[in-house]
Formats: sequence, structure tokens, C-alpha cells
Amino acid sequence: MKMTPLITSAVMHFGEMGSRWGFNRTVGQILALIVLNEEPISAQEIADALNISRGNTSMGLKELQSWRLVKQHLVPGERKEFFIPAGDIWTLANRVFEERRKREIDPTLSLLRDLLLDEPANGTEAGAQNKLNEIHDLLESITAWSEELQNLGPEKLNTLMKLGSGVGRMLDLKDKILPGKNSVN
Amino acid sequence: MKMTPLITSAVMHFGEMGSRWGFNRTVGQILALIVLNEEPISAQEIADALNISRGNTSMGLKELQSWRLVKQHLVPGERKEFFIPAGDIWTLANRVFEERRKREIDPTLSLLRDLLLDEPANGTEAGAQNKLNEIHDLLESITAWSEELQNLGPEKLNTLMKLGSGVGRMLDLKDKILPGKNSVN
DNA sequence: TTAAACTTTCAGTAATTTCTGAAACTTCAA
DNA sequence: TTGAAGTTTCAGAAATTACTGAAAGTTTAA
Repeated sequence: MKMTPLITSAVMHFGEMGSRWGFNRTVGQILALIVLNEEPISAQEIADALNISRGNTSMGLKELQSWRLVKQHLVPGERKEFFIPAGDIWTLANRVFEERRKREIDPTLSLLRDLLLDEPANGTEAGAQNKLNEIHDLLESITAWSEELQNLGPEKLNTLMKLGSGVGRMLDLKDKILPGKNSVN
Repeated sequence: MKMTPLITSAVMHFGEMGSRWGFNRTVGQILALIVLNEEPISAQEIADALNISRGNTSMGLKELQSWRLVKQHLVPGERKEFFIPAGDIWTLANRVFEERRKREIDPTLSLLRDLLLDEPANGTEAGAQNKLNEIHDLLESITAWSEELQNLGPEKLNTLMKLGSGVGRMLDLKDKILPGKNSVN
């Protein structure tokens, strides 16, 4: 595992950004290293390349596996475990979205559902509940929509993204194309 | 400013989630309080309701203003400043997306652009650059797409989201509807 | 101008998160 | 079974991030 200047810059940057993406510095670095490395890489090599303890490496790898971003790769004849990305870039990005949705939206959705079951005790609470209801509906739309996009599959999703402003024009025409169904207002 | 049990639960939860959404506990709590409160609320009232120092409140409000999530509201005849949400729930969600994109994607995009300008020094670097290029393209698509969705406006965006699986069928037909333009492949 | 009413800043402290490294654990070959 | 080669765990240390509160700053009214 040779850390060329290019790879070093990228790895360091992914470390910096790590915390903004939902994991910590070393987890970000480990991910970058595994993705950018052509060959499977062992935990010890990672620890050496990044100058971090073996323990930290182990925990980082565990976390990345819980995010389903990296997976183990058994090399025949080798005792130790090697790691590789859990899929192509597209898949990884999807996984990050999905995991983050689970961590950032789902818990709130569930709390909001609970809070909306209670009868408002007074005018103040009624007003607050209205707001919470709006938030709830919005988060639910986002969740449904993101699931929708997921099972559209990469190719179609790509088509949709590349469509650009065409999507607006298409929406204007949609009632002609998909009569009756799903019409809003 | 009366903290009913309902409002308290919501505010505490938004505090917990704050860090996952890109700001810290008290910033999350302050935001929730301002959104759920019908009337404009002063910094002092916020500090009292949340049991946090006046200084912390001031910094939190500054941060929320930098995210363009809350704004000042001048009450005639009152010396102190009051705060209200910077828009409806929809607007706020949009702002969060936008700010997060700025913090989470833009810096990476800019680094990747730089790294891709360099000539690869060897095979390893060439391979890494390929990956980086894939990541770059993906992030650029996401950025372009999210801008696209933004200036679609709330109504159309809502239509699109509510369209559900219809979007898949629509894509199958798109070449008939928008001949020539934006065709992919 | 003064001072009251309010806001902001920031040095220091507190709380939280991350990391280390030694010990415990696992697996496998001999 | 033993021990070598590896992995994981976790208590405590280090680093980072958030918070307090006193002091400095601002604004307005008299």
C-alpha cells in the first residue's frame, strides 16, 4: 500500500469531511483508502498507512461494515482478513443516503407520530401540533420519495437526473400521459 | 413562553437530533422552540425556556441566522429583538438541504477537480484518479439535480414526489414526449 | 453625556467524542 | 494442547466541541 501524494490528499480530505458525512475522521480515511486502493487491503496495512492504532482501525472497519460500505474479502491461503468496497461508487452513495435517512429522519418520524396521537391540551399545543404535523408529512414524503428513487435503479435514476429542466416540462404534460392516476389537485 | 410537555418533548428531540443534522444540541433546541412558538420570541425567553446561558443563546441564534432558518422580527415599541422562523416548513427544509450541500459536497467537489488536473504519476495513481473521477461526476450530478429540483418550486416538487412509481412509467415514455432533447445514451 | 436595556464576544471550563494500547479473545497449524 | 498470527474490546488519555458568565460593545431615550 503506497500512499502517493494524490492518494494522501484524497484520504486526508475524506477524513476531514468524515464528520460532516456522519462518521468520524479515521472512518472517513479508512473508507477512502479502501475505495482508492485497487487491491484488497488488510487491517494492519490500513493502520500503518494512516498511522492509527490497530484498535481504532478495527472499530472503524466495524463501523464501515455496519454502514454496508466495505466488506471482508477472503484471500485464499491468507490468514488475515482483507477489505474491499461493498460495491461501486453508485452503490456506496446510495448506502450513505439510506443509512443517513435511518439515522436522521426515521427517529424523528417515529417521535412525531407519537406526539401527534396525544390530544392537544390547549391552544398553544394545538398550534405546535399543527407545525409538527407539517413536519411529519414532509419527512414522510421525503422518505417515500427516496425509496421510490432507490428502486428505480441506477440507470433510470441517472436518466432522471440528466433530464435536467426537462423534468419540469414533463410534469406539465403528465396528466396527458398518465391520465387519472396520481393526479394532485 | 410556556413549555408544555408536548413542546418540551419535541424541543428535546430536536436537540438530540441536532448534531446529526449539522448543528449542535442547543441550536437544534432553539430552532424547534422558534418554529413551534406561535409568537415571536426573545433571546432571553429562549435562554430561560432552555436553561442555557445568554451567551450560548446568542451564538445559537447567530448560527441559525447563518443557515437562514430564523430571522429577526422587530416588534414596534420593544427594545429587544425577537425571532421567528425564516419561512414555512418547506422553506426551512430546503434551506437545510442547501446549506448542507454547501458544507458536505461543495468542498469535496472542489478538491476533486484539483486532483483530477494532475497527471497521474503511475499506475496506482491512475487507478485512484479513475475512482475520484467517478465520485466527482456523481457529486456533480447530485448538485445539478438538487438545483434543478429547487427551482422547480414547491408545488411542482410536491407533484413529482407524490407521483410515486408513476415516475418510472413516465421515464419510459419520455422520448415520445420530449423528442431529441436530453436523451441519454 | 449618561445610563439603562439590551447584545455579543471570548477566555476558560465542562462535556463529549475519538483514539490508544494492553489484555482478552479467536483461529488454525503442528 | 500449544503457540503463533491474527482480531476485538474497553478503560483511560487525548483531542475536540460546546457552554458559561463576566466583560466589552451597542443602541436608545432622556
